[in-house]
Amino acid sequence: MNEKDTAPAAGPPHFIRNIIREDLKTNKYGGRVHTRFPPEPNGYLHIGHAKSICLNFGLAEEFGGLCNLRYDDTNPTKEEVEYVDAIEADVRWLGFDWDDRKFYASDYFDQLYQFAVQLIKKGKAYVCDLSPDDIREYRGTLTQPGKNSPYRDRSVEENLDLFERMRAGKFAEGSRVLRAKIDMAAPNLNMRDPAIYRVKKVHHHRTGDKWCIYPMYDFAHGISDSIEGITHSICTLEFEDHRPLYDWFLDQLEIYHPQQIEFARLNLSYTVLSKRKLLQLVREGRVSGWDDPRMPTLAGFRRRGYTPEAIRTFAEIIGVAKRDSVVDIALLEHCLREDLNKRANRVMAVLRPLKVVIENYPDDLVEEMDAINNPEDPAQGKRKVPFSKTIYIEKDDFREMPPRHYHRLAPGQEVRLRYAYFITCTDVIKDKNSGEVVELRCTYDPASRGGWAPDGRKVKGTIHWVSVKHAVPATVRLYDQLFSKDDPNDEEEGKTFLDYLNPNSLQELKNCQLEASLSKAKVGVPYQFERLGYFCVDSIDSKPSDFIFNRTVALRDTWAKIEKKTQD
RNA sequence: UGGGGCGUCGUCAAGUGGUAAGACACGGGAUUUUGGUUCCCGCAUGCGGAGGUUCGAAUCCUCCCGCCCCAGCCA
Repeated sequence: MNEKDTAPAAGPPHFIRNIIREDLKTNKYGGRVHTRFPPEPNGYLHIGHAKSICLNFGLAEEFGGLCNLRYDDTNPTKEEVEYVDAIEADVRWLGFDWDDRKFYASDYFDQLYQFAVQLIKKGKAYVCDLSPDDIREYRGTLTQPGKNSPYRDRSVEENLDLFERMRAGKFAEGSRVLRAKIDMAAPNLNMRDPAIYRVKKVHHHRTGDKWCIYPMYDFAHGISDSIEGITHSICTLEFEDHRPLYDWFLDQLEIYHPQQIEFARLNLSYTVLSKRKLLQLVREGRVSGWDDPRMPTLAGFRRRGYTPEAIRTFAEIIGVAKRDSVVDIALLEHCLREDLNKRANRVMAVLRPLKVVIENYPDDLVEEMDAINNPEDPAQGKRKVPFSKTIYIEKDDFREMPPRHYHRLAPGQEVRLRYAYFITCTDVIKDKNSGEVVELRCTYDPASRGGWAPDGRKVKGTIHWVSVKHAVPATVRLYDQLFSKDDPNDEEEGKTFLDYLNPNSLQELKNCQLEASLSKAKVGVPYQFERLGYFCVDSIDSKPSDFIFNRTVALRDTWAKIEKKTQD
């Protein structure tokens, strides 16, 4: 028995793990496990890709195998280097490494060309002069068989000559394609003489102007897998119909044959995960860019403050199966909170400040209160938080007319200021014109320092605060779902997904006041603003003179839920 | 109406003939100087439906129903 057999299962069983275990048992690939993650560099990676990345790299890791990064760059009209760079940064950020195994389908253009020649020589491919419209016409329909192209029976010599001239740029785009000669009556449309090379007189981001013909996905992908010695070629469900073609090319060419396995792509509630739609959001300026914190892209999640660990946990927990499904975004948020709860240090910040003057507190006294950095991690120690006569509290932590079960501040009510004192509200000052509460007058109990009453009396609520003269001002961006409909892909009559954009997905609060220690806040470090949520410094817009924080995710708010329920 | 897939709790998802895991969500309770965290408890006599085989069926058979994908010289 070797190590692989005794190693504990890294995760719950799913059909692909089962297939690999079985293949290992029967020694199908000599004990190898070799996968690949094959993005097309035509957009940024999103959470759906993360599922695939975690699957492919994760499986390789789990079974002591390898996973290649391979760009499927066979269509230069859509692909750009910007995307190549972004993809690498994202995969690395997730914590995976391809070592020296970064490949491009374009690395294989010469070999691919030779394989096409081989197919022609075998009488299994031909150059077709039909126009795109005619090809569609000849293909038939779902229920009717297609008919053979009049060019289907050209001689091998003529095909070789024509294909060579295609490569040499002698023909216009759309005038000729190389097609596989399979079966125009096949019930699977993919087998009705699919195109394998087309003329595109465009510059390729890697091969420059060397080529003016480019291979199609179906031809390039399987051969690339074969060249790289891939064992399990994992892709999404829509390629299931392409598997016979994948197999056909490899069988005809008589080369090493990996197995293609399909799984259901990820769908997330309240979001869209199609490159086309995400690109549209970016191009039309509906969001600030691919890395807008509301985007489901890895770049967006990263900027928002998500951790790679949370995303990897999520990818594991959602499972892998073949049925279409929509995962509740709440599950992703759960994985996030679970991770952040362990690693984020606590800090106090007031988002919507309400000034409170503690009338019986000495005018110029400043006390340093002891605060615990992270109750989940004692190693993080303690810090000092300055306290003084005038502080800010959260507007929402005061109600002139407190509803039932409201534990916070109200006229005549006593609450605890976290790590500080018990205070009682004695007076409410309002704006003469608007009637809005602008300031509170309170008294404190000097005996309750640190938040403990020597007489043992209890106080219902504990609220956070920031000393006015020590406060660090900041802008805080609160995010909500980009779409207000649970399935924005379900476009009703006459509407598009854009009609479901949530107008309140971004709320910017300008006058926030942070605890003094936050003046040293760094990009990339998660903070929990106590009682509010997890926040991080915005990596793009924040400046020392103008602090900008993003709310990564709010804390669970049981009170909000109760209050909402009693209102309904 | 051709072909390929898929239907197990509100949402994901195990289960592969021996009598429905787990997670999220939801509801209840305990602890708590975050209405956070943590901890208990509850949550499918039922596996798309109807028949059948069997001592026994989510698992096998038959028929039916529903959903997704495919007619790019996209991937």
